[in-house]
Amino acid sequence: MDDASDSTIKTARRRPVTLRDVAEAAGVSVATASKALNDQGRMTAETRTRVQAIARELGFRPNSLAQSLLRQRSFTIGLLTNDTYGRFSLPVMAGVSEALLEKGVSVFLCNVEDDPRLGQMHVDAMLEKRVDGIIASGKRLDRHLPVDLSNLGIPVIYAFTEPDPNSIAFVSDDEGGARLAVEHFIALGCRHIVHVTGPETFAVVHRRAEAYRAVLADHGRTPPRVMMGPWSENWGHQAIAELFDDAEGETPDAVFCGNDQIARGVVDALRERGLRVPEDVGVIGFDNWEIVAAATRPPLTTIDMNLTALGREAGLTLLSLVDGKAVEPGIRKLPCRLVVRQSCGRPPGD
Amino acid sequence: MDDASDSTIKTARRRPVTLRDVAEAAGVSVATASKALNDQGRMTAETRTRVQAIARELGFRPNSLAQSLLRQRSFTIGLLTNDTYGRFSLPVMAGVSEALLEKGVSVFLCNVEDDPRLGQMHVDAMLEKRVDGIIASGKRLDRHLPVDLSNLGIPVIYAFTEPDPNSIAFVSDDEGGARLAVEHFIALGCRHIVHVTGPETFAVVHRRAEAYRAVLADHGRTPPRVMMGPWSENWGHQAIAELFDDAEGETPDAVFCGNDQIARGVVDALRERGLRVPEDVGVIGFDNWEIVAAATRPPLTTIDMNLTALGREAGLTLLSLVDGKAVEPGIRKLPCRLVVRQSCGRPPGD
DNA sequence: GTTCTTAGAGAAAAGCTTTTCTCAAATTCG
DNA sequence: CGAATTTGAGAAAAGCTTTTCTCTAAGAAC
Repeated sequence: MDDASDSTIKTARRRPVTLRDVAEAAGVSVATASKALNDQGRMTAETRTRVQAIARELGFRPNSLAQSLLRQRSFTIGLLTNDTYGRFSLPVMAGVSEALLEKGVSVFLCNVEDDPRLGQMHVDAMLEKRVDGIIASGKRLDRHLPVDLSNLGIPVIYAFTEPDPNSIAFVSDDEGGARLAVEHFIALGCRHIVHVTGPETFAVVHRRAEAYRAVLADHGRTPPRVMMGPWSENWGHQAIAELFDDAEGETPDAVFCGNDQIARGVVDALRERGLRVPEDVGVIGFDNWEIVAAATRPPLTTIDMNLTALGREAGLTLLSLVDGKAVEPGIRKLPCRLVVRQSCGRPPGD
Repeated sequence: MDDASDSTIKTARRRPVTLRDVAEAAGVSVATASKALNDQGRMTAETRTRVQAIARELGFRPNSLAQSLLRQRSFTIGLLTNDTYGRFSLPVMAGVSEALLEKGVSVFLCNVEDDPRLGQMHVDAMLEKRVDGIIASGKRLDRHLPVDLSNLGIPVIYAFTEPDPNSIAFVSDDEGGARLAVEHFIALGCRHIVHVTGPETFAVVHRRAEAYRAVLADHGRTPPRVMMGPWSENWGHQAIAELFDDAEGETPDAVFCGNDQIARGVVDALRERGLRVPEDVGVIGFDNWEIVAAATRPPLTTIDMNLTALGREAGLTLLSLVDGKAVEPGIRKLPCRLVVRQSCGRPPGD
């Protein structure tokens, strides 16, 4: 270890300016200084402005730790997720952060993968740091995070993950999203709509399929056809092969896909067969994953789950709980939104 | 507002157990209790174990805010990024988090987009929360975050973003990565290697292109050909069209791409032309973005920038600085890694 | 001129933990 | 047995801010 070599960096850690420093510089007590800066208490206008000016000059920043200790409130929350790639939790995080930033609340992001030990460590860390509340998020609506969040003594909100019974949760309205897609096809005059979706082990797969069937039934369309498989592009290719290779009856003129990756596979497979999208077959995806949806040729019309809005709601609701307001428990479904691009024709009158 | 309706949730915020509670329950002073729990000071073994047992029983957790206030250390750091989709910053975050979790340090994740106002707000929030240090990350090696991090009075480390002069930074070794790819092609016996990459406005584009040229020159290969365009699949398609449509001389038997999306476009375009990958043309991508690399048919051989390792190093180095250790300033390039999948044949002797 | 009110500002406590100092009792040593 | 240690444990201060209470001096009212 070379002693005091010139070139090394050893961050000159400035002692932060404290209220006491301000008070001394202004020639008043810390009590007065505090009141001056918080527009509290009684004092001459002159004293108040003088203290404020000096505080600004010195670059005073109240020590949040001391405030938190006193107020029993850290202005900090934890966001727990198991979504490593951030596909779902990053938009949620964006919404949460957006809702909380201006209220002065910061967010600890903790990825627990699917590891209970990791989950416990993160939860312990959060409790030690005295977070005001926790938002639990994830990558699946029907799977629990690998942690027990009941009885933590602080508010918990579930956002896009399987909630505890009797808790407060925000989830996407998958039925509504599916309805949006199928109704869009119907409005466009499509006659034969199939649904290529994910594995049957996913609850949303069934919920969306039910909605799809219901809308078809409502409009007296051809019998529904639901094809389940992996959430992959490859499955999209395969499904198209199945649909068109040994087509005994009518071939579909519309495919509603369970996610954008499947949709992309479907679009590519259709193009490879010389079928035009959207002229011959319309395709709608699910998730509005820009990266996939925009790169597909043509770009995908798809369902957006409004995860950022969901995160925002979750953040605001958590804040209400932290403020001691009572909130009705239950699962709130937030509406999805149809994002129209080019994989599906425009309605006749458009 | 309905008063005390049964069904609403109003989190019963338990008053957390304090050291004082433990001390009272054990019939000792808080000083003794503290020392018992921290294995400090002198006391009967019996007293110590009794206090510890009671603490465990009561579920005592030292209040991190009080500790931080005293130690002048919050055990908290901020991770600043402008990478909304998390493509680059999530792996970095994973590494940082991994390095710091067991040291009891939590991470505030702050996305500042490219908005200086947002950046300032987040930095202010961090300083108020008294973070021990900041890691600045991003989505481009040659762009600054929209915030000024000099003179904050706390250590700052740059990880995968343009650093301030005279600071400490960790970046990927793009030249090395490019060399890895081209040398792999050469080892496979490829004769005509072209480079399809991103826009010339990116510094890494030039760095990788230079390395590509240097390796070719070293091996006395055909003159290099570098094609720059957007970072999109579509550009991959176009580039292949340009290369094969009006091919006057030899057509390439290997394409080294600037990212995985371009590589995917290239692979798809080659397949559409009836060329086999990897038999007729080998393709190597860059980034190892699983989502794209694994979905490509065949799956992409690509360069991984080891961003998680980079994040880990950044986290550990930040911790050193926080601990007051001196660190040599400068930019540290961390090696990339070749991930072999199937878009590029195996070496002859393999 | 005396008493009451109000204004202005400071002292002190609280929030929780850690650490240093102090002190009384017990033990060891000569 | 008296003196010197050692041991066990508590008191208090520090870290920083906010808030309540207290106090003095000035002004108002009679």
